[in-house]
Amino acid sequence: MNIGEIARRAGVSRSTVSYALSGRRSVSAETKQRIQAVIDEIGYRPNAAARALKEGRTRTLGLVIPPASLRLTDMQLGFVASVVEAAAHADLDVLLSPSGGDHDRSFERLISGRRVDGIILMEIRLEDERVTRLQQEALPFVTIGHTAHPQGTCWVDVDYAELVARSVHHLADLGHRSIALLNRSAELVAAGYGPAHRAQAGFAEAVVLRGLSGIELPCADDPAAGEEWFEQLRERHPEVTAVTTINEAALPGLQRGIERLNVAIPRELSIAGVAARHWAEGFRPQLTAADVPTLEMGAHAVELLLERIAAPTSAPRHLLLAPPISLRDSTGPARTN
Amino acid sequence: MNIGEIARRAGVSRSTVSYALSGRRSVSAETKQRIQAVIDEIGYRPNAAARALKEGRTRTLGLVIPPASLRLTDMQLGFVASVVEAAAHADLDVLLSPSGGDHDRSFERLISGRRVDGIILMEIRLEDERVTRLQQEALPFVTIGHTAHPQGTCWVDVDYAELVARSVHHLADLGHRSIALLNRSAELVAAGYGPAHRAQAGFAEAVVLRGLSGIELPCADDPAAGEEWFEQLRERHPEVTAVTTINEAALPGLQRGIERLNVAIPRELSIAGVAARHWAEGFRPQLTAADVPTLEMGAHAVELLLERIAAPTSAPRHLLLAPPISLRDSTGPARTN
DNA sequence: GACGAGATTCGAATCGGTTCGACTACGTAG
DNA sequence: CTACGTAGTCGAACCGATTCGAATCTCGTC
Repeated sequence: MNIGEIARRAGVSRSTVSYALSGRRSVSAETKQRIQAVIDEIGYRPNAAARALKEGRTRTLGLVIPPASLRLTDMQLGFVASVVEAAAHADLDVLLSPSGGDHDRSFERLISGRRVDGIILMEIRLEDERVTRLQQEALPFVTIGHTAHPQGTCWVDVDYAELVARSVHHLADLGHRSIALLNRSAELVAAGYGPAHRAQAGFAEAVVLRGLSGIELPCADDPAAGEEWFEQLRERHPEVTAVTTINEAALPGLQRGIERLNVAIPRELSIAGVAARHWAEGFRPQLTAADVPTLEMGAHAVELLLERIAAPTSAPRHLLLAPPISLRDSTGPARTN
Repeated sequence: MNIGEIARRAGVSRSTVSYALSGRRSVSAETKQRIQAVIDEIGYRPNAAARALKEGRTRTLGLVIPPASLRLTDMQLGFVASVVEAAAHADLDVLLSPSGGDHDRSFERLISGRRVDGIILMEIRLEDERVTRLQQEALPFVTIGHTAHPQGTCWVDVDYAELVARSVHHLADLGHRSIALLNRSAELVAAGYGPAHRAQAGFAEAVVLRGLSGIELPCADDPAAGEEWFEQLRERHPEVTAVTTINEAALPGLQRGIERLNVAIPRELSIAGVAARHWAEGFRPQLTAADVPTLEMGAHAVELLLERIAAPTSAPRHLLLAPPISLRDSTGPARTN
């Protein structure tokens, strides 16, 4: 079942088999055919480890995901799926590594054991020591999300600041004067999670620019928290006529809260946000939102990584995506008290 | 950065370094310490490909997931996460392979390139050619779910037939005489998807046993379909006083339908089911359901696979899990018209 | 004082591929 | 007719680890 066996059965040397397969040197049509026949018969495929050892590359990408204990969000899942698919399309395999703790054996194995040709990092923090680690190891990598100082790194991200700002402008255009931001959890904000911070910043800036009154309230990433968040909002800030959200996981709870308190959307309250299309369309009424293109992002990340692997010293590229806001049914003119 | 370099700097031979690391032969304390110092200084870790080549094992498991294009359900995601975590715990890496379509280059690479020591297969069909393929390749594997003829294979599964039957009995005990089964999608049933078939079978048997009137209606795996399903149920089968479901993804839609038609749970209608705890507790009122232990299942699958790798010829074991039904707030006595 | 056991170390072979240099045969240009 | 380029093939070296056999040295024992 190894290349020597193929060579023996085809009556040629091992190198000839190798050349017949790779095409790096010419092999006579007759010989090539004989070799192919033997291969088809036995169902031979070159041993990946041996090839990796000699070639110095593994044809494998590493994907660093948040640890399983934390529930992955729908969006994160979308990334994983799209990265795996894009990699498969380029005939590459994907090695998963849960990480997020500090000194991950799995993460270390991946990089210093040379198990992968490059790495895609998810869930980047504003300050992230894994990025530093990868830079010193000189292993090509791309991050989904970016650090506070992303110069010199490759990354793909959603421009949360811009998207939240746009949704604020959209709401302001509709006459809303008092808007609430349903942000991600307080823990994430405290841990320096980029999207939460940038949403905050974009919100604050747009609110000031339009002379609005804006309040920002974090909310844990789950339905129950979303429901509670909404109750508190209605109780403490009855003047708010519009909500903008980046917290997908809280949406079902928000929905429940709305129904329980019998608030009419968008007549009494408008809602805009940033969410995967899947979530936006699942909301009732359908959510006016910037649709996060998770599938494309994974594909872009793989594309950037392949570039980087091919030319490790090239100028690092990045992509900051700001998909347009899809107008659906959850936003309308502000109620005129 | 290879073992030769370590040996040179420590002034010993390469084999001594290897023995110092593996402990398979004794090495003097002094030498061991010197070698360790060099290793710590350079941050050396053995090259995974070289080790795999020589040892004949890769310390990697393959996880075959449904293709990314199909959205993974929350439960499937739970498996992936738990498998990765359990593998990491055993110092193993996990290679992902999307499969299920026909053009599975990725799947073939995995098995005939000897990239993994064993494979975990998700989303098994009653007749599944991948199982056959793995058997002929003599590669250890464990399936999550089982085929129609699971003799001789290792698997972990949820006993849908039993769980659905139990929920029917529970509802019958509460006086319900007319029960509907909210099954998975018609496509899955047609494609020979085990859980859907077994739920059907368990339902039918229990209904007959208790002399009930039971109707089984498939439903696509998404919220919108769940909502529509509920409307049709109320319209066409107003006599139904209880629903049992195995379709997690339809739950949010079911919830919306219930609220829209203003049906009181459990006063007017009882609902029981099989669902991850996360979903059951997210339902309003909280769902009486058998909690599918996704995290444990992944761990069990890895455990079985490791056994199988260690002793490929041992008698294949399997686990059929039937977690107890957690009584929550969605079931109550049948309404007495 | 020789001998066997065990500790410690080294050199060489091996895993299964890829690739370089060399060799043969055959045309073709000069 | 000679020189040379090229297609086709082979043998050997190499990638970076593990592991076997053998060599050396140190003791304790008879």
